[in-house]
Amino acid sequence: MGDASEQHIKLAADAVIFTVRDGALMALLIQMKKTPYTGMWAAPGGMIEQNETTETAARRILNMQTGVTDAHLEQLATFDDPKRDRLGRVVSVAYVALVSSEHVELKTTEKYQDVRWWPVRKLPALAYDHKGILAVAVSRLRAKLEYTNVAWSLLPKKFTLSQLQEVYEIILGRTVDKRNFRRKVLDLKLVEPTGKKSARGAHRPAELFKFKQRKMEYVDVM
Amino acid sequence: MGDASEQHIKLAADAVIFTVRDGALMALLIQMKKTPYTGMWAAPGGMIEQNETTETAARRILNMQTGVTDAHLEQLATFDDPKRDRLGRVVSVAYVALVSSEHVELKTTEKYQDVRWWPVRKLPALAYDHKGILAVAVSRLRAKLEYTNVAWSLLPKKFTLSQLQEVYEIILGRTVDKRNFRRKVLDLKLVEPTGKKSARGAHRPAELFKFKQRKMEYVDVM
DNA sequence: AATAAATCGTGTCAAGTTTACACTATCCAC
DNA sequence: GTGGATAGTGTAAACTTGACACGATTTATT
Repeated sequence: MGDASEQHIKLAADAVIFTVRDGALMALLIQMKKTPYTGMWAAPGGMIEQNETTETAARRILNMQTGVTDAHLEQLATFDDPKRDRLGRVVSVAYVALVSSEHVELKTTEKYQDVRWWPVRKLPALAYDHKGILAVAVSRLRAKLEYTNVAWSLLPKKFTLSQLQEVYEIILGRTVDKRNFRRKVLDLKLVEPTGKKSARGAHRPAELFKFKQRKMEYVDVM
Repeated sequence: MGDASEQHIKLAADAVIFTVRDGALMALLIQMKKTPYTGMWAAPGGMIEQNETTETAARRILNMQTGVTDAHLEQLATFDDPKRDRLGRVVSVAYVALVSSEHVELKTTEKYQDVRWWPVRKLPALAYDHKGILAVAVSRLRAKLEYTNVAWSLLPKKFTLSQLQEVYEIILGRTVDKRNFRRKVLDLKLVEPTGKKSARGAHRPAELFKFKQRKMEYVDVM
């Protein structure tokens, strides 16, 4: 691989940032200013800088939009249809980031008209091929929830088992039996009690748990 | 995504081509002529051509090396460490191809010193970051064998259940119970009998089966 | 102080799935 | 027709999954 006719390709990174909030799986989208996409929504992204990897660029974008620095971030896929950007050949390496909806402060910049969480079941019209990218990202997230422990990245450090169950129900799009769910999660030793209680609302307080591992592992959850 | 300081990035595709042969999982590697990698081995790859997608490039490379046109091919991941190629910034989108060892004719070209199947457990020294790419490819293949029907792509159209079992044993690196394996594969309705017999060697001939689907599906095989 | 409203936390049984395990059948070579 | 090689087949025990309901604890209301 070395010779090559001149290529006029630019390399970008896009970040599909997910959270769970208000009972729905949400993706962070920005509303664009630039023509020819003015007013359309898209996953945040940008060209990579000199000597920067796409992963570093994705982290930079994530941090710029949310202030989050330590989220779970993984490469999703690379999208390289020559016509995906009307302005020229831009190849995008897409990443998926999972953040806890607590502690996220959406940051609007000069660059965009608006920044918002959108429920993935009711997305607006998207620029580029981002509809496809989002679709791939959602199905990857669903799959990973079933066979890994990534759910920790969508929750605060301490959480109740009901909150964890809710994350699963929302993303998988089906209800889950409470007793079976708790048995599974506890038997797998994914989580451990912190000894503290939640105490929110006029009802019995729930025990707060934390994940033993805040690093992704392959585990047959569901 | 539109403005951007000048990037000097070239885009390449690499193909990790697997087959099962002589009782081992094998990867097709080429031996390089070009400095500074002369004599080293690598997965075949190349720069993408004008208006070509990386997937098309991967198919072109696969066909060039093996003559195969209809193999299972899927995107693996993108490798973009700025130092992965000593000669400049080359970002590579890696693909995994699975071929049946029958009907493959290795084609050596001017471009390379040699082309060979190498057992993945005894790889030679590899150029670039291809050691890492191969490692990711092998683990992806192992995972996919367990939860999809991709095994068809490693076998000829007609095969015996023992051959299918051998593919699983070789790739997963463990033995599998014959009766349980056959029950699983038949219950899942992955394969159906063709009515023909194999008749090779001094022993009872085996029934030949074919896959119902020669398209990847998610199925809990093992 | 009693009651209502809300969510937490817990066990069992049946059904289904997975694992372990061994012998007869069929073909070819001699 | 005997020996060597691989094909093909069933069952029982262990384990996992799925279905299912009610008392416990807290706060707000009266």
